[in-house]
Amino acid sequence: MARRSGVSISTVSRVLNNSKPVSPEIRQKVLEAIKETGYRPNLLARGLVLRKTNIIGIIVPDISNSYYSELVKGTEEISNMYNYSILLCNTYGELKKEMEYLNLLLEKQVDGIIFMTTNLTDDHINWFKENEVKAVFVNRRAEGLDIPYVSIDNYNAAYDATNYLIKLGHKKIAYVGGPLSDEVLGKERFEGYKQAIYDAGIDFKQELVRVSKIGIRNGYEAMADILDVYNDITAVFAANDIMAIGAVNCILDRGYKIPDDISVVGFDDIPLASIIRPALTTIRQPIYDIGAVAARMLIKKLNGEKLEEKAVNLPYQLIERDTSAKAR
Amino acid sequence: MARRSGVSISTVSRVLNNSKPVSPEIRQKVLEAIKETGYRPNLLARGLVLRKTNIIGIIVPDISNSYYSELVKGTEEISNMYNYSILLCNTYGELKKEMEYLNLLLEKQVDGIIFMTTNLTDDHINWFKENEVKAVFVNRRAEGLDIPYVSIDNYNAAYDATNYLIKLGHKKIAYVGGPLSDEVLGKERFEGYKQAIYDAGIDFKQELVRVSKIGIRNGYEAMADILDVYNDITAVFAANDIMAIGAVNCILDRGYKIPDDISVVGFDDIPLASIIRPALTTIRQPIYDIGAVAARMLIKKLNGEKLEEKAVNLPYQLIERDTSAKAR
DNA sequence: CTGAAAGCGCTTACAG
DNA sequence: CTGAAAGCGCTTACAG
Repeated sequence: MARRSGVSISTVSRVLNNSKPVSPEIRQKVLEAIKETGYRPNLLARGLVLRKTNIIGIIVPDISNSYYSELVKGTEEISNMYNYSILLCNTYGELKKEMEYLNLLLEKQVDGIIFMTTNLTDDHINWFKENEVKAVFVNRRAEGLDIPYVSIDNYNAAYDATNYLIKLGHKKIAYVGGPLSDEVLGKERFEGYKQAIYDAGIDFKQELVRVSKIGIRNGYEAMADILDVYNDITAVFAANDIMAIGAVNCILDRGYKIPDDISVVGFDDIPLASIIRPALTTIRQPIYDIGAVAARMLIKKLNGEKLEEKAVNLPYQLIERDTSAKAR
Repeated sequence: MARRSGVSISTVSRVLNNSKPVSPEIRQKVLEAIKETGYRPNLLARGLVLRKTNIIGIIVPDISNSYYSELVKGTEEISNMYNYSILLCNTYGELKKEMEYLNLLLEKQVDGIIFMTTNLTDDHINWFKENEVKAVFVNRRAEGLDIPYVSIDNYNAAYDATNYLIKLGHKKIAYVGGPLSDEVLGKERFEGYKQAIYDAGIDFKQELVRVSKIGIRNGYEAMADILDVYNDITAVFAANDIMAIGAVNCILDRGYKIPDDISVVGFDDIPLASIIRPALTTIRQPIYDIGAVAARMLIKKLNGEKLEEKAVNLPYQLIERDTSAKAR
């Protein structure tokens, strides 16, 4: 390439990167030679000397889950916009894979990491303490770590969802959700529910609460368990749409009318939520934006820019559809 | 690292890669030093000398579409198993982005590319002719290119779906599908439908056919158009589930019973297909497997192994659910 | 403005 | 079995 145009490789590098002035004639010659030869710079070599790969590693529990794939889409688009590529790591939520990928990403010399896990453990925290990588967390706050995160405020969203039912006049409000061991999907949302109940002066009843692994079937059964004992509830807050759909099916199967007899509010606004009949009232997360903001924050860090905030909570929205109505 | 253990970097390299015998004592010393220092090999540098990055680039139209995310999951898992990482490129189906990404992947020195597009053009073909990359196509045959592809046999699947309806005694079978400009989702499936009709000795009627951009709404309207004129059809083959769902909604809205009055068979078996009521009879694609096989084929090529077949069609399956029944 | 040289962190003949 | 040296394809002081 360089010899082809009769100049040094230094000069070729300079016209390619515009890093230093090059005389117009020579620039011209180089450009022509590049065209003719179909020369492509080797970004690996460049990365080696610059210590910068322009690759961002992204670790997700399950790319086939629409939540994560939408989020990855957001990350990918913003990354691409800023000239970064995405190295995708799918972990199936397994700690072992997560740790392997974290190490691998470092060896691959990625510039930064966007990290998602359903279960943040000390292993993760310690790893990030030992390895100073630029990183951004999604949906998890990392205790004692100087790593920013982006999320929505799950506690307040759950509070608002519950409160919405209360304002509709409901008093017997069941809770169906994911395991409390899950900090975000389980605990935070449950706490929001509980607080709303307390604040409304309603008696909190543990019997109206069912938590289990997330799944349509589990939502169905959790709902069945509750209805077996309390057939006088008038509302359910299901802390994720998957279980909400299970709950809806159960309620319908038992012959209750939705929303006439029982109102249901979900959480997440997955695509299905607006398609099932009756369409689900639920909390919408700005999933794409979460991914996009995470990427933007990481890239700012990579550029050495100061982040104004260590944590970003994006706005959520209550989408009223057909599963909720005033209490009789 | 090397000096830490008092040996040469050559030796360190050799214990790390097991590329040459190293005396047990020295190996031991090196291993210890690695532990102590938390040394991590720089895979970029290794890639530069080996001319091998162990990265596979994957190009998809829309990662947030469950079809592609499921497929990427398959690719990712197999790749990871063989020690490859995935560089994810989302194109929104735009030719410009596709070409940019193809070039970028080459500059990033990926070992191979798994390529998906909804619209394979000469630009793509020419690019692959000019750049000899190891690649595998998904769902598209590349005319005049020595690039293997993996897919299902869309023509035969559509044939079988239509034939299934014929065997149920249906004679007036409408067709609703994607644009014929789409080789796979449009043309191949339509041809399969047509051939089945012919083979059964049924009169093919162009008026029973509606193609349009894929979308629930469009499926609904295509169905409405047909029912406006032919209210005596007893079955519909909708060549993708999205439009099938639209068609189902339309049929129901018009007061027909499914499957009593009209049977519907879809194509793809998207998650929704089994969730809507009545649950959709449809053709299931082994999406995860398509991704997995594509990765496996590419890796074989990367290893210099011969592929037995240039094209792999994975088995599809007709899933009978509640939208199809014998003709009255 | 341009080129020769050093160096990024590895691997691998080559010599011993 | 082990080390010094060359080289992968770049970038960037340094000298001119």
